[in-house]
Amino acid sequence: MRKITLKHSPPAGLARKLADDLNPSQREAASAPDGCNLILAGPGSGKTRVVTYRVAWLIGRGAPAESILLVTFTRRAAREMVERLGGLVGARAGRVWAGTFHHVGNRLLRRSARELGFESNFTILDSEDQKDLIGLAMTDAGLSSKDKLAPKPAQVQHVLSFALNTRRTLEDVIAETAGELVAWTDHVRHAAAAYAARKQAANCMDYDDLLVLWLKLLNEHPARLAEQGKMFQHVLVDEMQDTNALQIEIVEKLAAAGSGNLTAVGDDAQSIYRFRGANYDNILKFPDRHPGARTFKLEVNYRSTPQIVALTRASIAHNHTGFPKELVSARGDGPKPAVVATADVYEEAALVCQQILETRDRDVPLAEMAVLYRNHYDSVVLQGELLARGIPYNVRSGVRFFEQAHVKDVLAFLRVVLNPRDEASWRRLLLFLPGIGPAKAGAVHRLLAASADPFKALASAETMAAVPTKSRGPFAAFVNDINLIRATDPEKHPADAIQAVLAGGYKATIRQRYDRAENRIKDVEQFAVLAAKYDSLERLVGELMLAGDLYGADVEGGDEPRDLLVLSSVHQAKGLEWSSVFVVRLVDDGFPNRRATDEPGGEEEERRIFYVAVSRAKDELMLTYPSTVSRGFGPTTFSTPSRFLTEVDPDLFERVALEHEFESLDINKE
DNA sequence: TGAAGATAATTTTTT
DNA sequence: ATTATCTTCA
Repeated sequence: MRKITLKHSPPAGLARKLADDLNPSQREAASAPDGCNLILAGPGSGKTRVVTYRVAWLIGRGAPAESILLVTFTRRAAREMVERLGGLVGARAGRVWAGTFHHVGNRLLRRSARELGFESNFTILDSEDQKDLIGLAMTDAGLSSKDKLAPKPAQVQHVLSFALNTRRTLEDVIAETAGELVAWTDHVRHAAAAYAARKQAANCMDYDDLLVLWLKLLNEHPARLAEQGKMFQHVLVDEMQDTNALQIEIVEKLAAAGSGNLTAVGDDAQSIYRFRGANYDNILKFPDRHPGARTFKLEVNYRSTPQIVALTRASIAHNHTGFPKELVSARGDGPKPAVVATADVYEEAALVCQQILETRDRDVPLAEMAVLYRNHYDSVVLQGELLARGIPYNVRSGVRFFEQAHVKDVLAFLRVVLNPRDEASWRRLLLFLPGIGPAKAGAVHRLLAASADPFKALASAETMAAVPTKSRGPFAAFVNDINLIRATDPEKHPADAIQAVLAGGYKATIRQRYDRAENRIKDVEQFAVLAAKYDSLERLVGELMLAGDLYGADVEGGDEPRDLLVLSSVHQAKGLEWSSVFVVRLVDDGFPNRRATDEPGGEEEERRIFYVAVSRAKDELMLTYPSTVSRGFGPTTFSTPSRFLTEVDPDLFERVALEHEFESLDINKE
């Protein structure tokens, strides 16, 4: 038989970029041969660049883009890498499977939901929905919420999730992390079973399910394992230090079932998600688990000045675990990190604001500055001061966009339309109606769940009979609203569906139940604008539930991007960099966090968080702490400067003393 | 019995 | 500022 060979040429200019844009150790890592590879990348060492170029290199060698699985830690990181990849390989970049574990799990599970007892239109529960359903499941399992000694839903939620993510037994986890629950272990196990049953009945998955069920699919359905192994010829995992037992089992299983190509990238010193089950050993022991794995180290820091790098090195040297590294700055000298003590949190806020304004006067845009803190509430005083001074900012911690009550309400409307079995969402909506509380909402939902066509059941006389007389008018209006939303062809036009929600009774609900009602209505309108970019409601809702890095101001309206100061928890700042960084509230018990230092290994974890914080700065770094702190309603007490400041050589800092100057008050002027 | 309103208590980090 | 808990009312 005659043969014709189709020739494929690598993307234009790729070879040159691979040669020119990378330093020798980056190039070696990016072009590592097949098999298992570990890339240890210190902060600012061009990790994102190496990962993107490695993917480009694989494509350049002939791997189809869709055969590459690139698991990142946040959606933002995935977007950034795909965008940069686009510059190297063009449109092919979009075909790479890039996303978080949860995203990829979500996409894959949609195809195989049936095999796991779910429908493909399952909805995703956020942790608040999860907590509500666990509360109901606990009642199913005979754990009365009236019993004061009984565990609380939040606690049960935590142990269940932690056990799943660490692949340990419930007994183990309870014994180790929640001693007070030991006597309740059997009850908790029953509640877990009841919770699983409720999720299945409601056709809902929680965050953990997206991983647990993915792994279950691989373990119990050999055809799927073979299929996915073949599908993903190259598996790359970014931020390996923050993966947990469940996640690493998934990728190792995939790689083993396929071609065995697994590249792990990360920095053990930046492992900061232990509370979520992340296991530091996944990166530390990678070479042991994969004999023959090659290890690459990227130790040149292109981000920060030598003065900032010196501090990061000195700090992390107090940790006794981790790979030894020699981080070196490739940049010219800058100022030493400054340390300032203030009288209290208000003076700290004033200082930071004044410094920010002075830095802006030196032509540094606000968006090139960030204030980082350990705990979200450490930002509230500062926010007040920023507002008072008219400094625009974006907060990247605390309540996410889709977790705000009014956005969740709108999502509940959309989710109900998408998946009429979604119990959590029905309950949320029904509780808005006057005269309907938890009990009546449960009764109505039971009627819907029992019906083959929940929408028909909703409008039935039988359901109306379950509603108290005085609620019948509002209930009929609600049913009408739902029908109007359904009539917009919501699956294809999500924005229209949101407009339909606003056109119905929901606006009145906002005004009646929430403060700042008009702001919230604007938010919802903005949500509709965001939704207009989607041509599938299922995708919109799915992605939103997994958009952990989306905050209020990110959604804020469209003209041109505004120059905003960034306020962020250290955790949310991972992977980012700014010219000028302020780390505030550096007091013992705050940063390091008290609860963390009480646990074994907690101090080292907190020190890694500090390491992440200071290594975000490119040029200037200011570290501040208030000398007195008042805790909530408690008394004001003297605070101890963070051990992370006092344990390192003071020569690495510039100590700054605060002076006060009062502008003369001339009452004759003005 | 269940809903609604008033009062008191409490914050680690997040997919 | 939000959420659990207690009290009152239908």
